[in-house]
Amino acid sequence: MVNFSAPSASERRFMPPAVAVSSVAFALHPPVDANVADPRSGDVISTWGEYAGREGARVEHATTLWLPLVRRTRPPFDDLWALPGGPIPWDEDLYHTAARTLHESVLRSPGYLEQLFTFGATTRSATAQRLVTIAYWGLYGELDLAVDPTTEPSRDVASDVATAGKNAVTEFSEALVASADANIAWFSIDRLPELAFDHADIIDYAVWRLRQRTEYSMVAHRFLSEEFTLAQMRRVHEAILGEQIDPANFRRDVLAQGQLVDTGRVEEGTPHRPARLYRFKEQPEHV
Amino acid sequence: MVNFSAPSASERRFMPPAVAVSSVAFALHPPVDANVADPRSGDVISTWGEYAGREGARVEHATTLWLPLVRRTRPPFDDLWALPGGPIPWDEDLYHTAARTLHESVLRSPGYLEQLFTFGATTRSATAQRLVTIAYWGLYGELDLAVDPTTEPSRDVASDVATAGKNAVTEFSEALVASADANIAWFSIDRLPELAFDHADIIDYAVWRLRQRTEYSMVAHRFLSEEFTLAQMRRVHEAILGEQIDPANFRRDVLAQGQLVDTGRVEEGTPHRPARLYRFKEQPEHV
DNA sequence: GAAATAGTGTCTTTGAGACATTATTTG
DNA sequence: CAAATAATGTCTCAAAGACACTATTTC
Repeated sequence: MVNFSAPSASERRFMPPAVAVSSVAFALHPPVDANVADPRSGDVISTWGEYAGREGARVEHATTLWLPLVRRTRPPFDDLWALPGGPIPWDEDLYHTAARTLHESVLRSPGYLEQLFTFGATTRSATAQRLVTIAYWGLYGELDLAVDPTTEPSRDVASDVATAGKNAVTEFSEALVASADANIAWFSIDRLPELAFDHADIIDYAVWRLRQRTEYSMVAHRFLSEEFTLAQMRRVHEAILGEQIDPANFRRDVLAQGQLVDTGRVEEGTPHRPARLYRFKEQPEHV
Repeated sequence: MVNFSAPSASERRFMPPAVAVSSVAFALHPPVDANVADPRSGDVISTWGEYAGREGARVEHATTLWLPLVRRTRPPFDDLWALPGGPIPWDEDLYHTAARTLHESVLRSPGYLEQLFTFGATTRSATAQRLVTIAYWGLYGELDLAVDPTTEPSRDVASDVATAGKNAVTEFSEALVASADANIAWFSIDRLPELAFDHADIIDYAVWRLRQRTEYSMVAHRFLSEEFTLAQMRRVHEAILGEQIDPANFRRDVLAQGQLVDTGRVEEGTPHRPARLYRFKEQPEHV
């Protein structure tokens, strides 16, 4: 077999670049059993279930977005946080690699995933093999976060991946991190830790793109459950855009799009007039 | 040195994917000395200078866009046309690889170049090594096309590139094609030949993205010379969008953007009232 | 009925498409 | 003056921001 490990300096320049995928996966809040970083100190403090219960935080009033990060356990950037991801197996499509590595870290599959940009500057990591990263951005909706955490990864190629990863890509450990790990935690995008590589730039760009998409398309509903009120949908837009929206105009505009269907049902248990529940029209599959 | 050539089937699955760049480079018309394909038959017939002289074609009345292609001279897809591009040298940024390989094929540098999408489906080329292509799209303006064709490639790494390319990427010959070659020709986007790999899809996506950009930003001026009339600029928009635009409304909208500066001069030699000449305000550099 | 939020209606501003009209040049 | 295109002005319609007002529920 070809030997890729420990290339000498003179060999390195003839090696093709290593290719990996990294994902910025947004959610309105972490899964209940996930580790979270304290929005104030930045330290990983407890699971979201405990934290949210203690602080009285509610999805209803979500005002920021969260994303999962993985702590590196080897150089370079040892001990810093990085985006979930990993190398590309030789027989796996890019989209699928992004989805699979996210699942391996978060133990859940995102409801939406789209290619963001390919980062390949030679200055990204001066210490080792040239690294090209194809970045994806995705969304975890309420239903995605609720998926049973005991679910196994869907593909049966775990050994292939580990082998290819260990041999071909020396800088990436994300795919190799064990499940349900203290080295995986969720952070508010308003309070991110120091990040490995140029992952801070990748996250900035992903946030910008999410805002773009929110303004001229209908992706925001993917944060919500199957059925939702217009007020819930409006709060998602407000969290993404970071500003308040007029409820009446939001209603008029979003209904004029013709993408929402009135289920005929209404929410229950409110201390006031209950709102109608809507659902989204079926969409063609993404590419 | 590590041996990448002629991998066996069992070795291939452990090799990292080959990484290459391909570019879709639009222009209002080919350079005068470039080979062109007949818009009717699709055969390469002559240089643009001869063709345009014979047919009386004029930039003023451009109604379609053109792009350069390279004929492959080896399997797979031997003899089909493909996008200009090549493998990524270990020490070169992605953007620069796209710009350099374009220059090597077209002997000119585009005035604008932007990343499009990364194509990495495993089905793109079933016959050989896994190939990930980072596609760029770019624009050649009038000034870019006029550059002296004797200009040398700007970087002094030709031997590096050839070596890395021959060893690491078995499917790509674009970077190795000699200059001013019968295997390089320009095609109207309305009459493209049969294309290698999935390059037809890449071109479709690039055209779509160019139209998007044209509608909500100001890239179209990059097709023009330093100074230009509003009518010339309008014809560029019409060629890109494929439909006519009201001259009065176009004037109002484009001037309201505040990106154009009246030079105070007017065009000369017209058989009617001469139009004012405008130029573009300085823009921050692209990334 | 008070409180709270859902939901409706309307006034106004803005931007863009359609198109009539005036201006300036050559021959 | 005729022909051709540049440049300006105006009418209309549609989308969106601001905001007043009505409706329905719990307590």
